[in-house]
Amino acid sequence: MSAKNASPRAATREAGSGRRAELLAIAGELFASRGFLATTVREIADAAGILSGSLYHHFDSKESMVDEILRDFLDHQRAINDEVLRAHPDARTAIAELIRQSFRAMHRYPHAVAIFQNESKYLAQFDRFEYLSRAAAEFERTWTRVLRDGQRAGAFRGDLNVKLAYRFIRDTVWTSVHWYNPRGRLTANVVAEQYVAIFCDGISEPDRA
Amino acid sequence: MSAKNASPRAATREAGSGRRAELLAIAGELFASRGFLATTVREIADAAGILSGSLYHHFDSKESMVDEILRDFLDHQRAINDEVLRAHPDARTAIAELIRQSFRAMHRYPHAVAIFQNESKYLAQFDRFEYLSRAAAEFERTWTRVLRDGQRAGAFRGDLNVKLAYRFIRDTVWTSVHWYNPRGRLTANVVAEQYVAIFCDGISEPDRA
DNA sequence: GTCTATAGTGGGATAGAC
DNA sequence: GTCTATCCCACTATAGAC
Repeated sequence: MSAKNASPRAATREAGSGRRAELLAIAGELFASRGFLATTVREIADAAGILSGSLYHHFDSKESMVDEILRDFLDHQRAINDEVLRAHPDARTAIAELIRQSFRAMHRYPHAVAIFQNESKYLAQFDRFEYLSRAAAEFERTWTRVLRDGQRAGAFRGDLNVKLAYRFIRDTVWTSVHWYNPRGRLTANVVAEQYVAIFCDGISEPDRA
Repeated sequence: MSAKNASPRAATREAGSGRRAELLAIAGELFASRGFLATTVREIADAAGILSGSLYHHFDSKESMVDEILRDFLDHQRAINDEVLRAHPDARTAIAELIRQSFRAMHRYPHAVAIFQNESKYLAQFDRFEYLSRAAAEFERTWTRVLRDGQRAGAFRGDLNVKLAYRFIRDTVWTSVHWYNPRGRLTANVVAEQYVAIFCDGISEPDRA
């Protein structure tokens, strides 16, 4: 249990440095843009400037690559969510902050978020990816708890179907990874603020009634 | 050009009857639930109770199957959208009706809608599926036109970013195909009404300010 | 319209040299 | 840590009998 025995994987998680992390970044981009099944190990190797066989010095399999990419993202996001709940007892600001942090995640883990969206259903059929369903369920518990708290406190409409509202927000926020460009003119903060505004007050002109 | 020469495909489009349509329904369900690439022609044949070679008596290729499934849905939805615009000059009711009709589409073409969502990006790389991008662009024009009209007429907030609002609505509505169950307790109409309410007036308690 | 049989291709993964 | 060479398998698609 000395420092010497720290696995290469743990080291990668901390610093994101080294060849292993480079290869994961390359693989992640391909998995996200072309899909996990459509991406071949030969393509990953080509993009890295090596031959496909050499990849197996670093990873057991193609599945191991996507596994590590997803775990890194999910570990991070779980921690962030817990922190938001601790720091924001008020439901309305908590929801707004969860949305902002979701866009920050797309900024930091754009490929992992896309892979999580696109491939969870396929991957979840394998035992080693059971944790994907568990993570999704945990996210749902976090968001719906905040929505229900806000409803009790009178911040959100009493006639709201909480589960439906959760799906509504989740689908809108997380799906934007398909078009959201972290390097584009719309910053994560701008999009997040617009989305918070629509969620809370709708698209109608307030003077209307 | 006599009736005798009507292609089997044209006939299928009209009535949805015959062996060809049965096979397409089976393939569509598999493509939607497991993904296009993850579904093998052998699985389709198994589900149909025949051998994989026999499928090629009906279809050129796996791609031809998904092509026909998608075209049927897109042709239908295009016609519906045009009709909504003609029947509803008022922007607010037009948006509400577009949303309702989207849920009806998920009711009628659940598999085609899912395939369109999940596989467009992959399929669009092939020339024969160029029409998928064109259809997506046409949907965008339809929805943003209504949003802009509503903004000019004072129904929607002037500070709304129309393109962002469109993506917001599109992502929310069409992504719900992943969890929406046409035979479940939530009917298309109930979900559509809740969504229209959130879009227009938000989740906040109105008495608040 | 379906079956038998199989061609042809490209995929993930491995063993051992360097 | 990468390369050479290659195995083995599953897949799409085809040809021709029934």
